[in-house]
Amino acid sequence: MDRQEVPLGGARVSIQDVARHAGVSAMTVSRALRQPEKVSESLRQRVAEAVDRVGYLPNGIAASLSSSRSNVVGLILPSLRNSLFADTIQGISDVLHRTGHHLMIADSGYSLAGEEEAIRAFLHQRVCGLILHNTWHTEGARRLIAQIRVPVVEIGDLTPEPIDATVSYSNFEAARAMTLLLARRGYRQIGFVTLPLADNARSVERRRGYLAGLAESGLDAAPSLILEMPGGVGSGAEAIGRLHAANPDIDAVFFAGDVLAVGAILECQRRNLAVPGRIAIASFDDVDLLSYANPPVTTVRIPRYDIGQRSAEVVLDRLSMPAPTPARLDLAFQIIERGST
Amino acid sequence: MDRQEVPLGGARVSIQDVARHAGVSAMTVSRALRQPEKVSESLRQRVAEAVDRVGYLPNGIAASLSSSRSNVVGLILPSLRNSLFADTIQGISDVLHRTGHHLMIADSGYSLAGEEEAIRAFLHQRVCGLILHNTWHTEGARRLIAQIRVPVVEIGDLTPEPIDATVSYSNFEAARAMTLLLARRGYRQIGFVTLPLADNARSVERRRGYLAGLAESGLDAAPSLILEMPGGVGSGAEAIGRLHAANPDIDAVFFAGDVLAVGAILECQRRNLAVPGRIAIASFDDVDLLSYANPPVTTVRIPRYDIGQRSAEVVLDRLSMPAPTPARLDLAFQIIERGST
DNA sequence: TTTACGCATGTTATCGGTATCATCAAAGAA
DNA sequence: TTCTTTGATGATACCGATAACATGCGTAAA
Repeated sequence: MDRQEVPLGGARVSIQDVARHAGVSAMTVSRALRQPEKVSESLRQRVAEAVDRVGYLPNGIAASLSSSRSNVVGLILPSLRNSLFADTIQGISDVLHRTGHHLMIADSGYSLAGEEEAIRAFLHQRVCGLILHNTWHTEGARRLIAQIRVPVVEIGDLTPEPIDATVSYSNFEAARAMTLLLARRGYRQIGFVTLPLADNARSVERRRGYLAGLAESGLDAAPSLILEMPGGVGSGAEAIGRLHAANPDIDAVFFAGDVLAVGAILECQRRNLAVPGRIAIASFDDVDLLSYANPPVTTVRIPRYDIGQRSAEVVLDRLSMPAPTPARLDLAFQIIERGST
Repeated sequence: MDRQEVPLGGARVSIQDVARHAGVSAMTVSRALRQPEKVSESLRQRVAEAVDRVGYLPNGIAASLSSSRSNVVGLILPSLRNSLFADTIQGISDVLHRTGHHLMIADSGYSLAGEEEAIRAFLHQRVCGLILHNTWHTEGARRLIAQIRVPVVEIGDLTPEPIDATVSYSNFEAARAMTLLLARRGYRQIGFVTLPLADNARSVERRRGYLAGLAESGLDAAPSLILEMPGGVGSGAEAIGRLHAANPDIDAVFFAGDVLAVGAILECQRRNLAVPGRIAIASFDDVDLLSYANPPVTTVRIPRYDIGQRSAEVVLDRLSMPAPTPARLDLAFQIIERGST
């Protein structure tokens, strides 16, 4: 759809107009606004008056072009719909706005190709930094990033070899720890429900962690214990049904994502399966709902807000002093034991 | 914190470089990329080759400045943390990216002053359109918007007099309809739990709708039946306790937002209050969780994704043909009756 | 054959700021 | 008093693209 767009509306007031009104040069206006200490008190005032008399709004686009400096950070998530990302977005936004930066958001639609497209679009807009949720990328995406030297922080998993930096937790360790916990508690048939694995390092790492935990505990990883499901409350409910049918003696299920576990708890209530008496339930991601469920659900708590904050900080830091060495910042997960196990 | 930022990294390749490599003028490169049909087949190819030989990424900032045209839309929400907005964001994003536009997001922190600040920041960045969740604004915000003539769509409530356009549903009518439904079902003491009212037109409209519904049903609006609570599952649980204590005969509660109702359901289970036998529960916002609760919860379904899509479309439409008349697009809500009433 | 017109391409100015260097006055040093 | 230094301000070029107009060529119309 080709749209004939109209030019940007108002803001017809340029720095020149302010300069004229204040009887100074444009350069002085620019200084008065950005480096007030370099301008005499009297001029600073004259400029300030002129600015709001004419209603001047600096043009950030022109400033960016002229200074080859942008103040927009791009964030790419698998999806915007998933509420899990909300905390992270807020963390990023809080840090960025504090320093006058802006946040652009795009989603990859859970596909690597989508991510590459989004990266290209952001680089086209000359973002000054990128925060990527993915840790897997297409060759093209890597090429693009290598070409434009801009800080990049990957936040979906504490990847061993980040492009530039990573701020996250280890999905592998988290899943492993939870599995070990279940095994230690005596559960012997521990089911595992994963979100889609395709193009998703996080899901794959969590499954790896689950398998490692089982192996270390001397337990069997029967294929029938593992289920791949889409996200959502409904999936959790369905998963319980399927796992139970395929493994009559199953005594625990570890839901590796989303609100699956909530659906599972509700389904167990419906089926009159005592939790944890008949079957234990554990979750990933501490949706606050989990602590209010009956029983409250044991889960991995992920420092989502912190990840947002710290990743934005890392971007800003790298803007001021480009670091040659990849950085890995491990914001540890935490296991919250509650009644469901 | 004053940071000494470094200039934008790579992209050292300008349109001039491409032009040189292709042996044409910069203008021809520009045309070949934006209006291929105006350039001869042979040159188009030469340019295309040069582009990827030198790894050219057009500079959108320069393009914007030069053409006085931006392709970034700004979205301001009360909070980014609230998962309710996720669907709307996705709707907006889907439409914008389809046409090569970008999305910038900021939050007002539930304050009108915060909104004004965010608006100013966006106008500074020369967004080509604004989508505001609020329908109340500071004087300053209105002045800013009036000055920069840019499409503005308000989406939080179907406000009677939008600044420019509104795409939403009527919070008043929705709350009224739900209240009437409860009254028709025979409930006589209908409690109402609202989110904070300060600076929040939506909350105020919903309460107004509730009161209107009660009045039309000939019911009493005892102050003890109305509770103002922060959002969150815990609040819903607490609200049940307090309403029940203050009104022993209360037979229904209408939760006007968020996941409050889920908390309420869980609390009723805990207290052994039969739903809806002893007390009916109704909600606003169709979190998918509500349909999986025991019992599933009656609620107002809001077309959140549609609101996102349509509002973005309205922005784009107004960019191509500035409409002088305010537009109101009513995307109707829907009442979903389930077991909880 | 001549005039005109259309199409493909190039030239120049411009968008609205900022970097850089030049300028100049006042203050301090010799 | 004269030279140097320092701080405040201005002039100019430039960031990287696009708008608007100019050019030159080929073909159709007169």
